[in-house]
Amino acid sequence: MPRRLLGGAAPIPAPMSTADFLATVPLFKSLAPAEVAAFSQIVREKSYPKGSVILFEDDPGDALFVVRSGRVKVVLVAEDGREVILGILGVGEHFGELSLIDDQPRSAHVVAMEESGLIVLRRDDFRRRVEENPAVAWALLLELSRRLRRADEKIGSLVLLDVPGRIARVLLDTAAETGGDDIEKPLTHQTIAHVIGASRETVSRAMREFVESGWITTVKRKIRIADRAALEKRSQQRL
Amino acid sequence: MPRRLLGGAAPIPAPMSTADFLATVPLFKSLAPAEVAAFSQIVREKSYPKGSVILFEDDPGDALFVVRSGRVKVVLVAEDGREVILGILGVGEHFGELSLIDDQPRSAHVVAMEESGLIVLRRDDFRRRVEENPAVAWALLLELSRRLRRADEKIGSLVLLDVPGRIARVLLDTAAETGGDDIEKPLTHQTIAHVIGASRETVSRAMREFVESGWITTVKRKIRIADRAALEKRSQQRL
DNA sequence: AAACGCGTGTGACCCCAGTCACCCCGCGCC
DNA sequence: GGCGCGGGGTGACTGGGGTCACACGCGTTT
Repeated sequence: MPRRLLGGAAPIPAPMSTADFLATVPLFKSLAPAEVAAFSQIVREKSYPKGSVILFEDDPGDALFVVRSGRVKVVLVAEDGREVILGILGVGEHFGELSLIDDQPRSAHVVAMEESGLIVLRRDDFRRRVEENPAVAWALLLELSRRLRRADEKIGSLVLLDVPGRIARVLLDTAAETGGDDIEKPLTHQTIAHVIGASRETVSRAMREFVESGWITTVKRKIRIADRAALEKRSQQRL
Repeated sequence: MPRRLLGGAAPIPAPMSTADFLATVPLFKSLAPAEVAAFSQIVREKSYPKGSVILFEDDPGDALFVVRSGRVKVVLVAEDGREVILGILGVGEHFGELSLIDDQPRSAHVVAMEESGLIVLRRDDFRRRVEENPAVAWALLLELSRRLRRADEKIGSLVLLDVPGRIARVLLDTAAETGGDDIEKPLTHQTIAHVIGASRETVSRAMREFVESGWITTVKRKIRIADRAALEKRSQQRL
């Protein structure tokens, strides 16, 4: 019997063809099935072990990546090693499109947080796709808009919120992505710290407070939101 | 003889028709002259006095704005009045496109920093324009990409840089926009503070240091970069 | 079991930068 | 003239949160 990697009640999704998978990602879901099929012939698939760097800042970028399995983080790294996590991308999300659009070098590193499978789409194919199919361009515009809003919110919370407030916000956002009150994937204090621009210790202390106040519960590294209203209030304290 | 509003050596641009002006903004410069002309018939023009709010966060957005004269700031405001400036937009730049793309409410306030003239483009016209002309969609993608990169950089500097480092960076960026070593438009300490998420006093102290070190000079509220290399070094101290 | 690695808990210390309180200056206006 | 107002300068105090140093629990590897 195969080992359950993640444990818990999450159903293991049935294996899916590349074409079927691509049809589910927002960027391509407006395409006709035939187009997606043709498309899936062109792409390559690659697997990256946990911790491996998928792309480096300043690299010239000539590919777009779609996460097929696993999870990756987009990070900025300072000379002294400190890092900021700009985003965490899960299954169905994509990265690397900026370089394909504006021909500028990559603006950050992308690192696999777990063993991850990626679908790789080269620049020429991508551009052709966009030119021939305005719906793809529109989907891209939607996605970039979403990210820009998120980025601006993040700037706001960095400036206007204290560390506990920023944590509350990240917890709510992360739970919102998965729909319920649970945060499915493990989220370590260190990771949260990198996301909100704080130290691991400070996150630790704040999280203990949250647990003691009954706002969240943690079982085996899984965080569950227990008092959404309280967290929401905390995350607006100064915003 | 007309009063020189800005003083200094800047030549006053000759008055320009709306169509000619639109043809110079990146968003539309790929359009054929006839298209631009047709376009300029549809738009409205509005003037906003200094300090007036052009649009409010959470408003449903149904228009795109192009700055024809003056300068506006995009701001997030906390309940207690503290504010963060997400961006400052000058002549030829535009805002409000996000809501037109994703139908979400506006994500920030926009306030006129000076008496400003804006060209207003309503949603339907804009959408039609984008659908009929892929070049406009592509120009939009380019613009959003640029902003996303900027936003990510800003997040990085908020987390990784101290206040003087962030100031150095803003000064360099602002000067870069205008090409030379000068920052044309007046930039008050308070404004810089809002841009980098710091207090006016701290900015004041840091700027004095910069002047004393010979890195910048200030004459009558105009800042000039004197030692670009030093500022660059300072702005990377921790990035 | 011992030896790791990794994630976490917690105390001690300290510094950057926010806040408060005042100051000055130059400018436009009643 | 006097006054308000926006911009800037500076000192004193304070505190949030970073850094350092250790300790603990738990699962995996040898």
